[in-house]
Amino acid sequence: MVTIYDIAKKADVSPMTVSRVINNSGKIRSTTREKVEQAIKELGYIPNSAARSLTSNQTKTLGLILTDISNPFFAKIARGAEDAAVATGYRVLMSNTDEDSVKEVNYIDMMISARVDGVLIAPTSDETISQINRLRQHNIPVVLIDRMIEGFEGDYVLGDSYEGSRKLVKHLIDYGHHNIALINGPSNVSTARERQRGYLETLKLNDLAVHDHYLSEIDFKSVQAGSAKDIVEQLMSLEKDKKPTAIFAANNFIAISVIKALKELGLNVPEDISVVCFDEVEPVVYFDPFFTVAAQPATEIGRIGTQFLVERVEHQNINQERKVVLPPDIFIRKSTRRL
Amino acid sequence: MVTIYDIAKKADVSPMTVSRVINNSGKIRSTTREKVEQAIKELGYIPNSAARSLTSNQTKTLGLILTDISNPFFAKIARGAEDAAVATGYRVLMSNTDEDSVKEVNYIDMMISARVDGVLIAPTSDETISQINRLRQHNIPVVLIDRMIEGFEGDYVLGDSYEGSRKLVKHLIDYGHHNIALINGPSNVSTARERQRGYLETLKLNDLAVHDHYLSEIDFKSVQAGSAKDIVEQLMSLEKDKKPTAIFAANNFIAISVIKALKELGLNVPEDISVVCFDEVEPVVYFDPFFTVAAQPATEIGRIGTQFLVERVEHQNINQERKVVLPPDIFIRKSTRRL
DNA sequence: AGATTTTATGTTACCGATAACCGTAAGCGC
DNA sequence: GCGCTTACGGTTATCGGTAACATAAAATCT
Repeated sequence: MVTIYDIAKKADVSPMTVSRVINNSGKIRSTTREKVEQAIKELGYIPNSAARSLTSNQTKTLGLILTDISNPFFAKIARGAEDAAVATGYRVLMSNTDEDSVKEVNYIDMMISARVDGVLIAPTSDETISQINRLRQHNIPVVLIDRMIEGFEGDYVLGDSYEGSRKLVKHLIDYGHHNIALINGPSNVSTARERQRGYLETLKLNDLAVHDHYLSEIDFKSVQAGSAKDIVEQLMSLEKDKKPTAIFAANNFIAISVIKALKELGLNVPEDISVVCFDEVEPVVYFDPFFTVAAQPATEIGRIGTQFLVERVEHQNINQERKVVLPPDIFIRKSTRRL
Repeated sequence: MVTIYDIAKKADVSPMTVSRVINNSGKIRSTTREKVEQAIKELGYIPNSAARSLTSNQTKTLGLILTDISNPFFAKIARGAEDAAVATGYRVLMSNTDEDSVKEVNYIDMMISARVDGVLIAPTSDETISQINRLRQHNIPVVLIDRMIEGFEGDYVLGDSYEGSRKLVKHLIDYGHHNIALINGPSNVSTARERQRGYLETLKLNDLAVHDHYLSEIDFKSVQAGSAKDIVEQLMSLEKDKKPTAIFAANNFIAISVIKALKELGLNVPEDISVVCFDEVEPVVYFDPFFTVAAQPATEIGRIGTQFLVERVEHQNINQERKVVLPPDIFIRKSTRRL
């Protein structure tokens, strides 16, 4: 392993001089600098980050805690985050909690142990606040992405679930739908709460009744499991005038699960029932845009979140909290039809 | 920052004893162990990985170099890799080369600087061999995933591009197609070469002529760019008896780009032309399986690759090279039709 | 009981880089 | 010519762990 000592010996200077050349600090005669740079090139020296971290107390590494990178929405967030990180000289440690708070705790431990300089996290639920506090006890700045936490103080970057939800439901109402069922994510996740709030308020504003049998909750993840099946069956077995003519799925995975369940019941979208959801269904959207969706700017969420995080890392004393809520784009496509 | 010295003072032992308790090494009296564990718990101590790395010369971190995590195929590889990594006590540093060899070099530098214990890489091209050698000069084991490199010695885990290609083309021939165009990835990537080899051999075995105008190359990435447009237009402007009745797109992104281009020409799939490709188009496949594809076991590729890598890192089975080529599943769906 | 081994723990040095401090020679002012 | 500043670069100590060696007390053997 080549170290600054090897370089120092080869260039016939002290290790400190080598360090100064590498970091461009202090005054170095140009002839000395060249000698050192030559030696570095010849020996192919690359600094040892671990050693640097020990003295500098920073790792130039950011932790990225998501629920599942194989969900295209989070993959895009990850991509945006990684791009912004390298652009500012940081590395990214990734992780997948699967919406599981136990896994989340373990990853937080990992991040603390790795001494990451900051953490970008999409929390599994409001309970995550205690883990965030743990990070902060270790002086690790945290920026929330995609999901808010009640009472959290600090920066966050989210999509506007409330507004997106309002527009989606409004669109359905404009299309003549009065019986709209919401299949929501877990209510201990902020995006689910906001989507429900938007749903309820829009119904009220349009003088439509709110029925309990139109409200249900399932997990945000797992397309394959087909977990929406029971709910869909129950909805479709309601009496004729109660039967929903439209379903609002809280995210893309739930929507897919819903369509699958409908198909198994012999029902077609949008002929028999309309479906809307949050988040694009990539990459199909590029050639066959099917779903009427509220598309969130995932890459942006990752990018901006990382920028905020890096700013926090590099200037501990940022006083104002930055709360960015990005509006989703509503795309009206083929999964909804006029009644 | 809580260190072993703080724990040592609190528990009234030496730092070394604390270290031994943490690592479960050496003999410790149970009463001493309890004292130390108590102190660790009370102060919320978590070991500093950087300091550990300095002496142990290992970081418990793996580098994952992919072309683009927002491609679902690579996202799945990443997921499989990360799962296998945590299961064996490693962290994962992720990166996106965008098929760009310059970015790739930078990431290799980053991995060396971070002193990762091993690297899992989907190389951008055969040129990457020099970067792999650089990693090896630094004693960093490398496992290839998804793509092979001519002359590479070591472990790799790939999908069987040749076999998948043969089956895809055979399927088209069985459906009566004789004019099959291949829109391939860059020929300096092994998967592209293997897919072309499978294509050519299958044509020959079935006594079909090979035409140069059916062979073209574009980038594996970028759905949005619509980069296949020119090629598709050229293909569809061939004289009637030369015009292809089927297109073999080398991967899912190219296929999407192809379908988009066809649509813009007013052509429908599969009515006007059949299309097949490599890799699933997720997550649509779960509710509306459209593409006839050769689906590669992406998660498995990531998982097995990581397992091999960890074994190499921990110096087991250093002698034999493991070359795993996983067969793809052929799914015949709606993008192909009998002629 | 004294010698020898074992057990449990402490001491020292070091991993590779760098902050803080120190030293020397050249440059400058009067 | 003397004192002082500036430029350049070396020395030392330290970051938080741990390997290697040292040592004291307890256990075992002769």
